[in-house]
Amino acid sequence: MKSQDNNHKVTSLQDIAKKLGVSVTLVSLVLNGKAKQSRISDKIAEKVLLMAKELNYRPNQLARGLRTGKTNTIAFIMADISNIFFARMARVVEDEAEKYGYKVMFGSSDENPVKLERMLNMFLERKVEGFIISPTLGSLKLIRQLKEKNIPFVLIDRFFRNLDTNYVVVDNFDASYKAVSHLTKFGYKKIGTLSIFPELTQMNDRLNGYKDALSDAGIRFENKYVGKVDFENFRESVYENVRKLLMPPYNIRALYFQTCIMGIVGLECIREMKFRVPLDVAVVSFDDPAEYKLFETPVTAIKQPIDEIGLKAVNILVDELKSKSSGLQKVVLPTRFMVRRSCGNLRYG
Amino acid sequence: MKSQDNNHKVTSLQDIAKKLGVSVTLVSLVLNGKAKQSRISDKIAEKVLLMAKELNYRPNQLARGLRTGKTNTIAFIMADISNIFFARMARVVEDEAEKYGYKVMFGSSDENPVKLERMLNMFLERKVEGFIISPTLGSLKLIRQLKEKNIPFVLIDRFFRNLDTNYVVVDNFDASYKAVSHLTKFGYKKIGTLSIFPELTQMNDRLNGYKDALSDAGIRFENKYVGKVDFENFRESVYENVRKLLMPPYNIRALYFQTCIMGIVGLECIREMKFRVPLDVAVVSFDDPAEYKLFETPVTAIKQPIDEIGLKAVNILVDELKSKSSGLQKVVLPTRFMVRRSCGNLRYG
DNA sequence: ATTTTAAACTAAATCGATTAAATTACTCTG
DNA sequence: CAGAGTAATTTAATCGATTTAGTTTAAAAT
Repeated sequence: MKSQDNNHKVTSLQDIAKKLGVSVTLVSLVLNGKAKQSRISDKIAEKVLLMAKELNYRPNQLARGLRTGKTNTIAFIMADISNIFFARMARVVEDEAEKYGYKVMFGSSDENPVKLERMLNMFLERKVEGFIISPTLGSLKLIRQLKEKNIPFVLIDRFFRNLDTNYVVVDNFDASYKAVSHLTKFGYKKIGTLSIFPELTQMNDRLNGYKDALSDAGIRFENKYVGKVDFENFRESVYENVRKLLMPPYNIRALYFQTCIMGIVGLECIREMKFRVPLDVAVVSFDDPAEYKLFETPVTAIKQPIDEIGLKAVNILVDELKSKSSGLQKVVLPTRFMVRRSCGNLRYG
Repeated sequence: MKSQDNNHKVTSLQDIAKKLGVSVTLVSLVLNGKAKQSRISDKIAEKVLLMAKELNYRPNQLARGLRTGKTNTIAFIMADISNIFFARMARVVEDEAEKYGYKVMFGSSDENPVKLERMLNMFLERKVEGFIISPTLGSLKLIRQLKEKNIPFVLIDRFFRNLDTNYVVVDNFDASYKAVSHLTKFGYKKIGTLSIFPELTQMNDRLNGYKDALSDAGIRFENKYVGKVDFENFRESVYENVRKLLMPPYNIRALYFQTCIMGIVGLECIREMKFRVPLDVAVVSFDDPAEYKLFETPVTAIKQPIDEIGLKAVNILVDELKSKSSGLQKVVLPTRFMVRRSCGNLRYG
């Protein structure tokens, strides 16, 4: 005998109503806790509750959402969920949103505005109520439209200077300035850096922090010391740039990685080149993944408050969804500079 | 003037129908590409398409799902999306599912069957069509129920020996056996290991692989050399176990970490204890995170085919959803043993 | 001229909830 | 005892799609 589709039909309000010989309305009211205010007799209310349990009733959220216009769902669109920074944040967002009764749907845009648009639309079709977004390059128009449609959203990690929105970011300029100043205080004069997507606000801020730190240390900025990494061809590009900076004619002996994904690959390259950290190259990096503590020479790094970013983003969004919001919220969180040993052991004033 | 709610009402089929003076049915048929088979005149069909584009029509997927019973959505419940293993797999699953037109919803169970049940129910209320699940300890009953309800699902990472289901796992026994044999071939007689959740099938297999490798090398298994890590108190527990094994009276000089999350913390502990790898301790580990390549002494490790697991899981699930499936599929994928330098440089037979 | 047939389109039911408004059956009040 | 008031419940509309079963009109066949 083959497996007939034991179609264990899912229980609906109707099923309960029929079994008890009452109306669907009554059942709905009871199960939504409105028995008292609708003056439904305790006897019947109890029966309904019992039957619902017995039949293992679970509301169909599609139907409910269609009727009420509320899905209790938000979407989190990030660059790439397999990136540890976002993965960690995804987890925080998931947990925090749950506290307020929201389910989160995730999506990866791959820094591609076309994908981002597809995702936005797909999520809108599914009636999510709000978004947390790390906007890609070239997505200004999309985000502006979202705003015009009055759809609640919070930007994270990046934002647009010329668009008034909620956002939660870190103080990239400040962090970058401190990191590079750390190197200048060690006496390094030639400081190279690896950059990627310099058009993104946060990456631009990081570059400016680098420039200002140099300038304040009386060092002339040299464009050729800025390695521009190609996202499409990531790994090779990092290798190429690190090699170029460390080898003649540049012979750079201090490197600032503007993201950890570049840093991790870059350090691999440094290792392969048989350069020692910090003896042959001093290194600082934006972001502070678990890796950095484990290196032979633990890496001095800028730690972003990932959890706080996630928490804050959810809080702002939920405020707006429950219309407790009092205008747009712009949050700039501080970073922590984790001094380890990758720049040497010198102590400075 | 304050922001009045410019309620940019979303376009529905009705809106299009009214504008054109035709029926909703007709609009629906055209937009679903059934114009030809429903003998709708080209002229009107074209008008509909145009108007839909003009009004930027997007189908309400709640309504569609309610009516058709299809949501084109699957759920992926893992232990923890901030764990790099699952984060990476989440990404693969997201991309692969999209190829078949499915959207994925993610959830973290924290190895907690109560949470897992809540999630299952929540996803079922939202009418996901199938699941990919890494089942927690104590979830046999839940999974059995899922099976009885004829809801399509694929287990990953772990499965139940006494429950017939789809699954995609790796050959844990074999991988473990090879890793430990690697150590015995280096001449180590006392080999410690860190274990966690030994009741989970895959962890049990790893333990058995360890035992058999010892036995085949003529080494007696000592239960006291198996450190049992406590999940609740993770970090401290790893430290405590590593210390116990490396210090007198055990003085163990070879360690096998049964997961990378233990390995990473364990190596941190080893570093703090000023033990050198592999001079003072040889190390092998299950899992192969990016970290391991970057260590001062790159770690010899068992690399799981994360992408393949994700791909295969999606394929099996989609097969079943499109009812192309021919019975349950049980897939055991091979691992790759990445020999690096954490056991020393000796070359053996 | 009448019946068939085909083409082009529509009415209405349905999915499973929520909710405003209505109904029924009492009990009270003056 | 008519009319008001209230408690307990139901009717029916609605959300936005899909889909079955028609309907209408005109052309083709008899």
